[in-house]
Order: sequence, then C-alpha cells, then structure tokens
Amino acid sequence: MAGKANGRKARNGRNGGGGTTMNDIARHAGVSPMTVSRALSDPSSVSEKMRRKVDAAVRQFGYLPNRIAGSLSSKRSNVVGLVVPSIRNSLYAAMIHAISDVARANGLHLMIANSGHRLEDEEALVSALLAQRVCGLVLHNTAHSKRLRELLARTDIPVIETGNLPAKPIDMVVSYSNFDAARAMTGHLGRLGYRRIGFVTLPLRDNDRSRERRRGYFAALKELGLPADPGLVLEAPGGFAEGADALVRLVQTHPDIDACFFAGDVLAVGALFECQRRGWAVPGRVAIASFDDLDLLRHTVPTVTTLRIPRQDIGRRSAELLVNRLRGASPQKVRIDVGFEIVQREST
Amino acid sequence: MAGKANGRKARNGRNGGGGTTMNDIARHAGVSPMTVSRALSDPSSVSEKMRRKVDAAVRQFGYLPNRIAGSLSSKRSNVVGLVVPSIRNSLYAAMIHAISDVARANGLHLMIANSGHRLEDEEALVSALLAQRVCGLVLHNTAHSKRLRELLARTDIPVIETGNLPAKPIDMVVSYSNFDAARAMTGHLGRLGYRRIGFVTLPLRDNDRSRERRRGYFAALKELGLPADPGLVLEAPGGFAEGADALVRLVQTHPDIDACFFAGDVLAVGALFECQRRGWAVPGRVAIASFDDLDLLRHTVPTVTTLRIPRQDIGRRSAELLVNRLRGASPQKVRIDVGFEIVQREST
DNA sequence: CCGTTCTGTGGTATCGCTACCAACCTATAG
DNA sequence: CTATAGGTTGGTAGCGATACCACAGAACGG
Repeated sequence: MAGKANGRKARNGRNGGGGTTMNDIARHAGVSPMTVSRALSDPSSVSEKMRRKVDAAVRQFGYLPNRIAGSLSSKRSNVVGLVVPSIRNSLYAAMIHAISDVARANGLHLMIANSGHRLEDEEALVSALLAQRVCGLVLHNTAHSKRLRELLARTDIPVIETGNLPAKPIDMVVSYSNFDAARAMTGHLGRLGYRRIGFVTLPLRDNDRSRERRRGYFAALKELGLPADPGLVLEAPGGFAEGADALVRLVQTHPDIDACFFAGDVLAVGALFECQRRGWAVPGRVAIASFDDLDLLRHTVPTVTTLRIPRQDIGRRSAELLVNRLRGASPQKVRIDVGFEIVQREST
Repeated sequence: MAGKANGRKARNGRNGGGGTTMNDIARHAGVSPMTVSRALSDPSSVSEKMRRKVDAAVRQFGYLPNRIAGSLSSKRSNVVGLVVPSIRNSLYAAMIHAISDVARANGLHLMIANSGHRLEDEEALVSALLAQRVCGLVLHNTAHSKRLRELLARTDIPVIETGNLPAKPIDMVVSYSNFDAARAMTGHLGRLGYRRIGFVTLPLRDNDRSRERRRGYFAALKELGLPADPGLVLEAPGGFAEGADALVRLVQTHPDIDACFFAGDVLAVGALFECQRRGWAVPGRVAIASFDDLDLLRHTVPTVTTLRIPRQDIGRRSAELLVNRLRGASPQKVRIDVGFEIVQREST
C-alpha cells in the first residue's frame, strides 16, 4: 500500500470532494478513469449503463472534480478575468452583474480585480490574471500602460475593452463614446436655451474617459457658438460633498451660470441636494444635468436630466462576445458602440 | 525537435507567458527547473548569481508562471471564493472592496459569484467554487440549504459567514446582529417619543437577515410597551418606488403613524423623496429611519437617521481571518460581532 | 586535517485530470 | 460467414509546476 498515501502532505486534502479523485470513483464504479471523465464532461458520449454506475459513485462520495487538474490537462480554463477601476461604484456593479449572469449561464466563473484607476495596478492585475490562465479578459479601461499593451499583444485569449471607444483597440470593444455623450448633453442644454453652462469633471489623470467627456463639452460649446470659459470648468473627485462644493463655487464665481453639467452622477446629486438646502430653484436658479442613469436620478425632487448609458447591455454583450470567441468564433476585431440616450427630466 | 511539439493541440498556447514554461526558462538560464521555481517563489532561498540568471531569462521571455500547474502541484490555491446575494447592491460592494484590498495585499485573488438570494443557487455556486479548489470561502448569508451545510462540513478550507450572527455557525463568522440592530433603532425611535412606528421590511423569504430585523422591531415595541400592530408592517421588494409606495400606503391606512423604520436604505430614500414630493414634513408629519449607512443618507434633505453597519470592517476582518488561517492559524471557531451604531440625523 | 553542519542545487516522482490512439464490440452489408 | 463501419471503452502519456530527498561544496570546530 502506501502506494497512494505517499510522502506528500495532503494539506488541502478534503477540499469538499472528500479528497476523492477520479481514480477512486473509477475504481468504485468499476470503470476506467477515462469513462468517469467522459461521463462527467459529456454524458452523451458514454452508455446509459456506464453513466449510471459513475453517477452512483459520484453521489456516494460527494465527488467534486478538480478543475485545476482539468484545466492544466486540457489547457482550457473556465475563468474570466475582469478588471474594473472600482468595485464600489454602482456603475461597474451593473456591468459586473450582467457579465456574471451570462458567464454563469455558460459555465464560466469570474475573477474580479479592481485597479483603483491606477494603470500600474491594472498592469499587475492583468499579469496575475494571465498567470491564473484566465480564458478571457474584460477591462473597463482603454488607456493602458505600454507594458500592458505589449503583454496583451502576446496573448491569444480574447480581450474586451470597455468604458470608452479607443482609437486603437487591442481586440474587441464594447462601449459608448464619452466624447459623443458629453457633447450631446451639452448640446441638449444649449438647445434648451442655457447659455452659461458649467462643467464639473471627475479627475482627469490616467482617465481617458474623463478627458473625452471634457473634450465633448468644449466641442459642443463651439458648435453652439458659446464662448469656452475655463473658469466654468471644475475638476472634482467623485462624491456628494464634492459635487455640492463645486456647484457652490461655480455659482459664486460666475453668478450668471444657468446650468451645470456634472460628469459623474454622484456629483450631480450632491449638487442637487445642496440646492435644496440653499433654496436654489432647480432648474430656476441653475439647471443640473448628470452622466449615467443611476436609478436614484429618477426619484429625486426634481428628477434629474441625465445620459442613459446601457451599462447592463455592455456587460451582457461583452460576455456574449467572449463566450462566442471561446466557442470558436474567429478572432476578428469587433467594435460595438452601444450608444447612449439623453433622458430629459425636471432638473433642466 | 517535434520533441516538444507533440500531438496535443496548444489551444491556449501563448497565454501571456508566450507559452514559455519553467523548463524553457531553466534551460536558457542554464539552471535547473527547481532553481527557477525557487527563485520565483522564494528568491531568498537562492544565491544572488542564480537569481540574476533566472530574472534575466524571465524578463527576456516575458515568462508568466502557470499558477494552475503550481496549484495542482502544491495543492494550494491562491483564490478566495465569495458568494453574495447581489453584486449590484452597494452594501455588498463596500464589503467586496475591502475583501479585495486585503486579499490583494496577500497575493490572493477573488472569485465572485452572486446567488440572487436563492439558496439553491448558493449551493451550486459553492460547489463550483470548491471544484475550482478555492483556498477559502466568504458567504454573505447564514441560512444555507441542508446539502450546502453537509458539503461545507466535509471541507477543510476556512469558511466565513457574514450578514448575520447565526446560532450554529459553520466555521467563522464576522457580522452584526440584525435583531439587535433593528431592536435598537426601534427603541431609539420610541425614546424620541414616537408612538406609532411603522416598519417596512425587505422580502422575508429565504432571508434570515430580514426576518431577524422584523423580530427586533417587534421585540423593541414590546419593551417600549407599545402595541404590535401587524398593519403597521409592510413587506416590499427593495427600490425607491417601493419605499415610496409603502410609506404612502401606511400613512393612508394609519393616519396616526408618526415614524417609519425602513429595513433597507433604498426604501427609506424612496420614501423620503415621496415626502418631498407631497410636501409631508420629515420628521414633522412622519419621521424616517433607515438601515445601513449609505453615503447618500448623509446628504439628503433632511439627512436620514440610520444604522451604521461597518460593512468595510466586516470585509476587512473577514479577509484577515481567512489570511491568518491560510497562514496556519489553528482552525478554531471565531465569532466576531462588529456591532453597529445608531446615527441620529434630521429625519427623526 | 578530517568529520560535521549548513547552504544551495539538482533529480525524480507525482498532483488529478484529459487528449489521443488502440482495441474492442456490436451492427450492417456483401 | 467474413469484411467494414460505427460507437464505446481503456491505456498511456503528458499538462507545468512543486515536494522531497540526495548530494556537492563551503564553513566550522576539534
């Protein structure tokens, strides 16, 4: 004996499967390990009789196949890697949720990492995910470090970028255009008759999405024939208080401001609450527009005009593209623009 | 040649590491594979000279070690499994974020799954995670299916339950008491002088947390010497509209209601907005209290009295417990009550 | 100067599963 | 009754790493 119980410690021995291996199941079912493998991964490829024997043994031992061994052997994994700038943000949460659903329906698992908006961290996390041999990647970011681009260029797993429509995608992209969206909303405000439109942006550093939005704002002003006043643009970290603060500063330095477009929904809501507090009529004193259709914006008083970005669609379609590619679809570059929609509400 | 390129298809061939294996690195560095393994996993165990040779070869090839093979061989994985009722909910997001940070600082990855509040799904997901040989589990739920309890009993990986303080924990628990929290808030409202306190609960089915909260509400009423009127209790799915609707119904059926305690923050905010819309003074007409300290509640007008649950602490401490156990801490049952705090604000 | 400890390195044997090929058995046709 | 095809089953050889043991040379004491 000792034949099996060799020297190595069985540290993780009874990992749920009771430490049982496929060989044990095979022995007890009186079939070969290969038959067990087949019975579990493709039941239709074995005879009814074999299947029953295997199933019985599996149930008896509560056997759970070791996917680590399976992945190593088959050189295929069933884990998708996902890197988002922040897990805490509900925008990403909606996307993650959709990806998770599609993934699960296709037998895939999700390994989620958050980069905290730091490109170096994104690079390190993707490396780690590749070391885990994920079968696909979704990155909510399109402005990568040089080394990450090189790393991804050498990979042959499918990669999906989202969050923006980049000029030079790595592989597949599913997103909307931050530029177009911000331009459209600014234009919308102009057409509603607002003339002094402020703009509050999220941090611009290492964030092409923020920069694109600001570019869109300026482009729209130009199209509207309105002067671009840099004093009407403020950069603020995301947060209710920061949004409130930004609006107050804009109103105080530019009393003629008649509308303000916030490039982040939390900023907008913070500003709205501040208006309630100060008794500033919205949109009477100042109109407020937001970015991203948080559920919340539909319920505040007044309700807030915003851009609806189909976050869930982005997640779903990203996952579907991944699944298709894993199923053998040819690796052609795909670029899906899911678009956006202006939702006109009471605040403008 | 062909020596390496044997019959098997290299489907996942160049997974980021260029398909390079440790053997390749060893050959090119002129050392044994074992030295490469050691140089990478514990550089101090290898001489300066060897380390440099290995590092050079690793950089030259952009080699990424295959953790799947590593895990299989070492019977150790560096992936933690996490099951939450809903990824979309920001409460869980705060906890996930904290877990993610601690995990990352300790070289661990996160596999996240959402059960959608369904116990059968939780069971299936945990099975799948165990099959992936996760090195630890965090479950945001304490009311498991019988089969899941059996499954987990046979496992020897650390398991953390959270979301409630169960009577019979599986392994380790990090949570607060939903009963105590709801009781404390209801008592608080009573001590503020409110006499007709409504209660709006989230769905009770398959959710021990909701049930505990309701139990706490009734316990507090008893202690306050107030009658328990079942008509003052409403069950509502989470959502702004649902909260608004619940409050309106309570006010219409019980005009003497003077306070309402919502067991979910979104419900409370929805109700608050409805009050703004209808011009009902808060707390003049009806006081509003909430559960869970969403950032939002600190900024609404009026600000909302609520229970602060240290979600981030829960995540951090859960992860720390896991890490300690993985580092060899003895498997003793741990039960951490992180407590809660009543945050009295303008709405009551 | 030799034996002993210590440190660093290499070889071998798996980890638990799946791909591939070969062998078998039952059908069906000639 | 034999030949060919089709559908199942089993054996073997890895997947790419690590654990363990053995061993070579350096460092040390008597």
